[in-house]
Amino acid sequence: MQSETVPQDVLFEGPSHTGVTTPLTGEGGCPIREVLDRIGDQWSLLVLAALEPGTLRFNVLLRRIGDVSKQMLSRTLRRLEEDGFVERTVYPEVPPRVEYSLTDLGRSFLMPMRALIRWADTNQPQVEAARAAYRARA
Amino acid sequence: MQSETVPQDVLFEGPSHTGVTTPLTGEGGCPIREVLDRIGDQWSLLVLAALEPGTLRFNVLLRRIGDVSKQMLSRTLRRLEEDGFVERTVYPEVPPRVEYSLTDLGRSFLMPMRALIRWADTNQPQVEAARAAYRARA
DNA sequence: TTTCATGGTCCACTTTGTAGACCATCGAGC
DNA sequence: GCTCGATGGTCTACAAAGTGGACCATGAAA
Repeated sequence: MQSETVPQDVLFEGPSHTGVTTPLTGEGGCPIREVLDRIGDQWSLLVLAALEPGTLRFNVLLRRIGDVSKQMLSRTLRRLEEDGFVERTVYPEVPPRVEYSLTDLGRSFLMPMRALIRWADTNQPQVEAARAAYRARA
Repeated sequence: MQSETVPQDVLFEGPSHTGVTTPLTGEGGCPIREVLDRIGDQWSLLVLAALEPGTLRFNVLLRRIGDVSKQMLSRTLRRLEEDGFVERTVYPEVPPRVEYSLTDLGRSFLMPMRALIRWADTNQPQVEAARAAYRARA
């Protein structure tokens, strides 16, 4: 009765061509895990957002985000580079200059990301309300 | 010159009605921070996805996700409940029964979330390619 | 000559997450 | 009546991840 009203378990489907619905247990190409492995951390989304307007250098990025440690920014950038979201360009000057910018893949990711942010923006009042209600109950 | 080619810094805009573009520095209602505060952890998305098909009990959820600890599942659920994504219903039986299900707000969140997952699903090959290229370079 | 800026890395310390024991309660099986 | 199992958690070591700050090599500016 419940599951009839729900179209399909699209959320857990493996690679679309297989048509196999996999559970969320680690292995098996569950697409949610894929997403999380890439952006399910504190900083990746923020870095991608920061790079949206254009190329930035390491320290600018660092200051722009504000509360990220050098180490984490470094790691996050390296992972984003590895996954093809971000391009890293080193200019062999002194002092060294390293620039980070979004690749096409990275930019294409901004689309669904914006949907998420728009959702947060519009539904923030409801979340606040829910929180207030929760506190009131407790 | 750079910032002229970019339409606007939509990603960082504060609450839409203000029209003020805030940086990503913590305070100030940056919507990305809002998103991250809610789902920018290892488990929230997974729990929401798991609840999509319908109501589930705690232990079922635990087994369904597989590699989450009781404590984290507990915390995650409480936070999702606090934020109004999830509803918690206790049946005072013995042994106790507690059921979790998505609220309307929670369900509405699945929409942008699906966009994200669809992106991951379609672009996974490109990510793989990027990784291979990266490894090859190194 | 000292000073500053760069993009990191490294270290000690703190925070976060995990695995597993534990809890109270009742029904079922022996 | 006695043990056993199942429930939804919490508590407590311990392990993993993240932080802040020191540190590095280099050369240009003061």
